[in-house]
Order: sequence, then C-alpha cells, then structure tokens
Amino acid sequence: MSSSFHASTVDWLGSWIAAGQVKPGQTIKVEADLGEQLGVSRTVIREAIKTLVAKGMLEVGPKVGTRVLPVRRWNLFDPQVVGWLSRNGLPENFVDDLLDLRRTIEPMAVRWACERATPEQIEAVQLAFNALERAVDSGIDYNRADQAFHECILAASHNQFIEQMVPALGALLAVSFEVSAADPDELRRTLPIHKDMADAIAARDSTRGVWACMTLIDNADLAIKRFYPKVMASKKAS
Amino acid sequence: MSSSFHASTVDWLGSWIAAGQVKPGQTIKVEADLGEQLGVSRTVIREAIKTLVAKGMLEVGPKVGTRVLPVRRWNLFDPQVVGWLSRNGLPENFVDDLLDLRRTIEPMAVRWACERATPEQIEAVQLAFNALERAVDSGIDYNRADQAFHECILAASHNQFIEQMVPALGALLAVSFEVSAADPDELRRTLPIHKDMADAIAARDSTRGVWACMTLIDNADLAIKRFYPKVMASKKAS
DNA sequence: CTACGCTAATCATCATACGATTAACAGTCA
DNA sequence: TGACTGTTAATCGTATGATGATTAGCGTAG
Repeated sequence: MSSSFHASTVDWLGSWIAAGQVKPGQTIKVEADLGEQLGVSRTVIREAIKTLVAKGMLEVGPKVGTRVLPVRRWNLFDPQVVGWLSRNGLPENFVDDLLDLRRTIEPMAVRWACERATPEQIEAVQLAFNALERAVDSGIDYNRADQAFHECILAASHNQFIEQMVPALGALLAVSFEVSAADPDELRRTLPIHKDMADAIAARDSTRGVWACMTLIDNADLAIKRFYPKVMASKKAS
Repeated sequence: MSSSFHASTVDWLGSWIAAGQVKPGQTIKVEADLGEQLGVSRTVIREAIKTLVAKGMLEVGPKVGTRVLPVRRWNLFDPQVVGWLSRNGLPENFVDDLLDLRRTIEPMAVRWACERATPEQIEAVQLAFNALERAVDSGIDYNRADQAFHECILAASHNQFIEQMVPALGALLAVSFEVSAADPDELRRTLPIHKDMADAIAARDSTRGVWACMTLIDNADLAIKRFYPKVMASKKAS
C-alpha cells in the first residue's frame, strides 16, 4: 500500500530519468514547478533529488538547476538504479558489459562457493534448486526462482563485493529469461546443468562447478546475443 | 573553502558511522537533537540522512528512529562510502575481499584493455606511467600517480562496471602503498613491471599484459598480508 | 576584444506547525 | 494466565513562507 510521498517521488523521478526522458547534460524543471506538477511540496522534491544525487544520477547547483549526469556516473550497482534501468529494457551496451562481467565474476564466485560455503548455504542452494525445478513449468515464477538460485550461490562465495553485484547480475538473468521465454523447452534443458552446479558446490568440486557455470553462461550468452535486438525492437514498437 | 552545510553534514555523519561510533542495528539521535548538536536546522539533517539512506547506510521509520544498517547493505562501490571506510583503516575482511576481487577483475580488465583501448587511451596509459616514474622518489605523490595509472587502465577496458570499481580498487592500492612505504625500494622495484603492463597494452599483447598485472598483484598481496595487521594495530594505538 | 561588475534565477537554509505512523504499554476479556 | 485490542506518546513526514547564498549570463567600460 501507501509508500511515502518521498519514496514515490524518488521512484517516479528515477525511472523518468532512466527512461531517457531527459538526456544527460540537460536540466530538469525547477524544484517549485516539479513539486506543483507532482502535487507535493518543495520539501519532498528536494529530498527526492538529494536521494538521486547520492546515487550519482543528478547534480545540482544554484542558478544552474538540477542536471542529469552521464550514465557512466550513476551507481550501477545500486539496486534501485538497476531496477529503473531494466524497467525500460536495458541499453544494449549495458547488456554487453554485463555479459562480460558475468563471465568474469560468476565462475570465480562458484569456485569460492565450493571452497567456503557453510553447510547452511549448501542446503540453501539445494532448496533453491528444488524451487527452480518446481517453477520450470509455472512460467512466471521461474525468473524469480532462477535469480534466487544464483543469488544464494553468490552469497555462498563469502565476498561482500560479489554480493553487491547481485542486483546487476539479476538484471542480466531477467533479460536472459525474457529472451528464452519464447522457447520454454530451453528452461527444462538447462535444468540438469543447474543441478550439476548445485551438486558440485555440495561436493566441493570446484572444477565441475566452474564447468557447469560456464556452460550456463554460454547458453545464456548465445540466447541473448541472438534474440536481444529483436526484443528491444519490439519494445520500442509498443 | 566553504562546502555546503548539507555536504559537511553528510560527510560528518558518514565518517562517524563508518568509524563504527554507532553499531549496525543501533539508532542515531533524533533529527532535532542532531541538528542542535551540529548547529544546523532539521531540514539539513533530514536531507543528509536521505543521502545516507540512498547509499544503504541508514534506514528510517517513524517512532523507530534512524537505524544504522549492517555493512553488507552499504553501497560498497560508492566513492564516498569507500572514502569514509578507508579513512579509519579498512576492516580486515574488507581488505581480504578486495584482494580477491582485484585478482579476479584486474587481469581481465588488462586483457580487455589490450583488445579495446583507443589510441588516446594507450597514450594516456603511457603518460600515467611517466608520471608514476617521476613520482617514485617524491614520496607522497606516488600513491596518487599509482591510482591514476591503474584507473586509466581500468577505463581502457571499456566496461562501465569495471569503471565503477575504481574507487574500491583504489582503496586497496592505498593500503598497498601504505604498507610498502616502509620500504621505498619496493616502489622502484615494481616500476619495470608497471612499464611492462603499459607497453603490453600499447602492443596489444594481452598475454604479457596479464602476466605483468598478476605479478603486480602478487607483490601487493604479499606485502599487504605480511604488514597489514601491524599497520592496523599501530593505527589503533594513535 | 577583454575584464569587470551587475542582476536575476535558482538552490540553500531556517523556523514553525501540524499530520501520519507505529512501538510500546495498559487494560480487557475468555 | 494469555491473547487480543485500544490508547498514547515518540518520531518521522509534509507543508509553508521567508530570507540568504551562489553563480551563469549579460551588459558595460576600458
């Protein structure tokens, strides 16, 4: 229900900017006008702007107004920022960079998970896999279950920086689900590979774990590279 | 000069929290009291708090007050957050995680830099190396020059997520400078390896580049693992 | 053409008031 | 007793209006 005026204003402004309604370098409306437009006081607007400044999306100054910063300056690991970006379909170069990042990070995370996972975390990975297995038919739940599965593996790596990447990598998984949703058998086909990864962690077999991880990434890469431009194009049309 | 009340309040609060003056889970003073203590209005305090909430360090709620979140929730790639943390000496597990991250990220970044660097970026790397060479004797400039050198390599990798890691990896370089400053010959000794890395990028020789990078990391790792506990201990004493 | 100072636009800060939410407590009823 | 429910007070949330501070942009003088 009722999130605060502050929260909704931040959200509105954030996705408005992420959607590219104002280009980097341009300034948004003055505080008073914005407040009037959204039906909230200048106080709320100012606090919302402070929030977005803290996330690197805006920059303010007297006389100059409130300016949108280039995407390079945004905190791309911030969950909200990632959320706003993916809401409108990730920009293509964003997806490419994420693919590279995932290729670098995730196999290493699996290796560390094999070495360092606690018994509870191994159990959690197994449970997450079971959920994934159940979700494979029910369509919409699959994406959530897939993200949860990968998230608990990243958590098992015991590296706080890896954990910070969860939202960003999650956005990539969402894309990868979106593009392979056209072909539901794909999900069933990758299920054994997921299981392999989970079992490898339980067995602390990092070689097998890394192999499974890289196989999954290869699959996703291929699917995304083949279909993503099409998805983007169809989104533009709607 | 005079930065704004907002900026100084954010900075004061941020480093106060990062220094562990209030533990995660505890609440800070109520807005009105904090304002009185710092000699600013409640408006300024509230906007500062909003900034820290946006960075994941705080959580607020009516009646419950303003609570410090566990470090795991902080935006560890945020330049300010990293700054506040390193101001008080990075926690040991933080350094360990950064070492792992660097081992994973930087060699790959060098590889990409070899493949993708523009002529301007290759030039920039060379210039940064020259600056490093000049700074090796002048002590205090060395750290800055070293960070600039590594930063422009990371930038040459053409991956926006890698670029977001610059502040965090920079903090590690600062630590690594701190511990090897006891032994100034070390700096001169690693200079040729830096040069090797720069030249490899110019020659687009990723094998040699990655090798140089890993050698540098090995050196830094060793120095940090040997000396960091001592540095921490001596800081505590002061 | 340059340098300097003016002006107006915009944000920064403050003080105050009242509304909204909710944790904690107290009281009620089975 | 123990669980439920209503009350209350602490704290944040929002609004308003006034005044101060900063500076981009322009106009003017040298």
